[in-house]
Amino acid sequence: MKPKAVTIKDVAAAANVSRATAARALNGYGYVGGEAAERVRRVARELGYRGNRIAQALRQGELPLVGFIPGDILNPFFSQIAHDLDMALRGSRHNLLIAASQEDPAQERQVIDSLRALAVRGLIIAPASSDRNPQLEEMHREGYPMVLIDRVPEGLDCDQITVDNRKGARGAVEYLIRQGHRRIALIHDDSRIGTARDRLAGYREALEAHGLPADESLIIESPSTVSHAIDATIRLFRRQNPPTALFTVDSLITQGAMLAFRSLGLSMPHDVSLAGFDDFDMATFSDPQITVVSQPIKKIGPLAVEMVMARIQGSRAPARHVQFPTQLTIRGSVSRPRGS
Amino acid sequence: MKPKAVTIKDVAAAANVSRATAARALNGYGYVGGEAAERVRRVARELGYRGNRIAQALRQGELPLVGFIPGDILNPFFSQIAHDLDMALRGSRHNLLIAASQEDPAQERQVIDSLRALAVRGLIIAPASSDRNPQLEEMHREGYPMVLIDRVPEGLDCDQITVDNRKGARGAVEYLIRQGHRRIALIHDDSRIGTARDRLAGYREALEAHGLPADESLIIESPSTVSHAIDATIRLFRRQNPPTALFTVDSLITQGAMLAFRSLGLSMPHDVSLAGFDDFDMATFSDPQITVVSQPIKKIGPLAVEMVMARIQGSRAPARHVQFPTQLTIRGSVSRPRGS
DNA sequence: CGTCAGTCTGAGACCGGTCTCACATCGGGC
DNA sequence: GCCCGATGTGAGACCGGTCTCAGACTGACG
Repeated sequence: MKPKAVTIKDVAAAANVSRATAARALNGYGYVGGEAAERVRRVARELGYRGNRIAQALRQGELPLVGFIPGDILNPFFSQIAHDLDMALRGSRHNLLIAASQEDPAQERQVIDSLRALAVRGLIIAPASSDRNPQLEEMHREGYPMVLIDRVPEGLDCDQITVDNRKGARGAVEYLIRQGHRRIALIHDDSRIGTARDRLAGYREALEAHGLPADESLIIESPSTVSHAIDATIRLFRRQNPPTALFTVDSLITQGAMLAFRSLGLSMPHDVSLAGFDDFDMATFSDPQITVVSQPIKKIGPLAVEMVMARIQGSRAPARHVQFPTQLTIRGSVSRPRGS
Repeated sequence: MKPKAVTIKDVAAAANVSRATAARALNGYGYVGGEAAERVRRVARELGYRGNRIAQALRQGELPLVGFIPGDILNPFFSQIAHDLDMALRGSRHNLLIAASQEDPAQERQVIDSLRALAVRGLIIAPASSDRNPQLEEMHREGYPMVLIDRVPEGLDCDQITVDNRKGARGAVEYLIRQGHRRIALIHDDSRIGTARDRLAGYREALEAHGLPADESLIIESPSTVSHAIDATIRLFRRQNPPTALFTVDSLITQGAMLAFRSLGLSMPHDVSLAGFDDFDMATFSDPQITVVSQPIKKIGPLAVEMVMARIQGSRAPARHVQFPTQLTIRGSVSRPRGS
């Protein structure tokens, strides 16, 4: 019931010095006699003294904690980032507190409050919504260390790491066009999240740049889950005069499309071509492997830590906006359309 | 630079009461005059008072934090559990601190120390090794709230949640035997981790129970990565007289085997049958889908939280050992061997 | 030998809360 | 009118550290 932790007072008493001296010996600052210091350290070891970061934090202001608020850790994108953050923070002797927003702005608000009450030194957030966010705006105004990743709410000029979604999508769609496709469908989710929006914009740009009519009936909205994507794909390809290629805006939708093609008996890339945004493991396990727009995901975590630590250390530099380019990873799921 | 947080002293002064009264009003304990309480609450709201959990924690002992030490968050098994822990802890108003051990006992030790220094109230650990672990043993002796998941070091009798690896593996191998297979290979990793060991034991048991000779040349050791597993599988099936079926002890190895079969031109289940331990997304995306031994993974997180919270609340009940049964999920990757 | 800088040390304030205790006030019952 | 319990309040201890300050001691230098 009582782990009765060893306090510095115990150590000091056992070593026959004052708390102040014990603290000096243990933390190595100020003047301490060599012999006394030695004695204190030995006693501390014997007693199994293990400092109390809470007390330290109270005095010094904050705990060596950084919070991470992903949409959902289950998403491999975020678990990769969580992993990288964990690793990178260890280098700065900080720990990582993770609390998912479940892509729900209300929950996000609450989670942010609860992390701030813990006096977390900084926050790395993937905002659940791209609407204006007064809470984040105020934190930014206060100079609270925070870094936005993946998505950015409107009107918030703080450190951020994003990816060029528009250009990435445009590149993929142009690639399809260059392969000869003219009827290219798109499945996207209507989330509040800006990334999907930008990817849709890139799609439209590509069509326009090549003088192709944007056939709105080829643009389908579907929740970002595998099963919804299956339904959407099936509806799309059961029509008469179906598209010859499909672009999907995230990996879950891409997976849904793959399954739908299989159940429709359409084989890639012979009957239909597929390109998706976001690389994912399965994309290389399927046959054929899937052509995707990939993000430099492994760079995001380390960079986010670097940014947030700089703020924690007091940097007042203007907000950094890093936008990574994407890369089109060409695999086997795209070919020229039949009969062209 | 200075967020100059509002303290209870500020609130008390502004409301013209003592700190004690302010605290009583804000936390609703003891006697407080209705009018005074009202005033304090209003002032607190106006000033944007936001308690300081660190100070509270110092007085009361601990922060509302629970630590989770997985082998590696990138592993979908652990990210599922992390997600479930996060959700479940929210119900108990606790936050989740995640620090991976990278499956390295030294790192694990260090991570445990650093979490304990943060006065985390309890720990949920997937130990990196099944060797005796003096550190965990001592914590257990002290009555520190902790729950072991997935793996258990020798000689540590504390709350734990595992899966019946032996029986699960045995069931899968017996299923292969019942389908008529006689030459069944196994690929496992030699990790310090007990789970792989138990699965190997289950394999041997199954063979023995059916009077099949254990051909040691069919038991291959390979690090648990996709690429090593590919090599191991290729070596195994390039022999003359190759096995007719393969059992793999974890999902990474299973994936390696799938890829190896593809590159060897062996088609499942016609040329070779495959069963693996652990379900994983790709198992249902491949063609054919893979027969696996699946764990009730979604039950682990919530149960772990229930257990650790019970300890945190002071339960001195004897250690609970929960062992979930596994389930053989039969899909399309197994058939009768050719020519039988 | 006095002085002074350089060492070492302990007392005690402080961080921001919680909580115990003693005191003041009030109304009701006798 | 007095006594008593119930209420409301503030002073101050306390949690476990950190850190400032002043005092004691040392040795070297003039």
